[in-house]
Amino acid sequence: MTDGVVERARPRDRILETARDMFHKHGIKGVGVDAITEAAGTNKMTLYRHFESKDDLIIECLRATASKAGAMWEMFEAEHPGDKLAQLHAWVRKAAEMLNTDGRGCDMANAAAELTEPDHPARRVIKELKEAQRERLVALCRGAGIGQAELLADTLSLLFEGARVSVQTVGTEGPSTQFVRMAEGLILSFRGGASAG
Amino acid sequence: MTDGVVERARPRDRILETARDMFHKHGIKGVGVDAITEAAGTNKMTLYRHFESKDDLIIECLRATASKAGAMWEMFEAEHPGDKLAQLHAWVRKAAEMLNTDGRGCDMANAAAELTEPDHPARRVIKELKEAQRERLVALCRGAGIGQAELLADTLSLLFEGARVSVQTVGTEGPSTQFVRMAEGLILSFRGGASAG
DNA sequence: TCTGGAAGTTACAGACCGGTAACACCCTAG
DNA sequence: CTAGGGTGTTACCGGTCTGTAACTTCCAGA
Repeated sequence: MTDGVVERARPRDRILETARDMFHKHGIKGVGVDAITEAAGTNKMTLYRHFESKDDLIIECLRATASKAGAMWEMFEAEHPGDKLAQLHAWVRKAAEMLNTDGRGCDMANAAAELTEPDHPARRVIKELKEAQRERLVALCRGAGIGQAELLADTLSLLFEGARVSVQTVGTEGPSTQFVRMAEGLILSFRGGASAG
Repeated sequence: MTDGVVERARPRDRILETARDMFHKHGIKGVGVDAITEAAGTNKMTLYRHFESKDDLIIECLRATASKAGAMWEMFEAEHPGDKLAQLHAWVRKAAEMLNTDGRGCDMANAAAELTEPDHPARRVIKELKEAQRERLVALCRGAGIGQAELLADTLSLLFEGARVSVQTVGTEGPSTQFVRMAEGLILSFRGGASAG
């Protein structure tokens, strides 16, 4: 009955959404294509008619995840049109919310941890998507009138990334509890004037 | 001839060291016990005489890694006896060095990304070891006379953790290049007085 | 020299993996 | 009604995985 995936969606979409969910929860190598298709209410042949290989499916899942993240950015803009600083604070709040609601880390970081072959097709995609996300955060910081926009963006990015893996290793009661405090302190400090270093 | 592992070491140690190296490079699920024993110049039966299971081997590898990290801390103390602030700076330098020399992330974080079953025996060990590392960094900050020692320690810890996964996803040219600047700036700021937030 | 334990060897069990072939079905468009 | 594309079903291939059994070899110590 309730698979978590809308039953009337087309097989390809059901497979993509189910795979995304299962990869996220159990890791990429921890999920077989049989398990995905069964959970998606379809079969292996249908999967291979829509995706060249499991690697191809992985890449499409990562793109879909990035696309959803992109939608978040648009939501920030919609909620605070033109106010980049408010959007930056919204980003911090959203990041903190993810830390508390999702015990698993970033899909791309997890995928990079699992897919170790240097020339794995997914690695290229991961790098592209991560770089795009970075540029977006830099643009947000710059738009908010922060002088050392790149440095703040990179610091916030590293803090968030670190908090996600921390949640994955020691849980939500660890260092990640201080994330908002750290991030807001940094933003305030960078707005105030020259940073240290 | 040269296996990277001292040939005259006992089989158990060769297996442990080889497994550590291979898990680190190729991930846990990406390496089979056959490949480990072959690289260690021994065989599967010998592995299973010394380790109950692959999971047991994984746990012993994580403990060994933590033990090596512990030796690093002792080195800081030996090089700067009593001077906790100097040891903290040494920690930053060492962390930066690891970012540049090792493209793979933290073994425990990577293991946590791969071993997703909530009650996997390794998860418990990972949590213990990470908490111990955190306490050590907090003690270092406190010993260095920093007021909000926990907050600084957690911030530095998250930054480093984030930098490691960043190296794994976008490489050494990404946000992690600023790690030393960020860390030193934070230490300076926390030493200066009250932090933001 | 004898002996006992550690280590090596070979073969195998049972399960799972990604991926493919061949064929039956259904539903919609003409 | 019919044709055809998307879908479902079953079976299979070759490979890999963890883990075990049975046996042999080696070597150190008494």
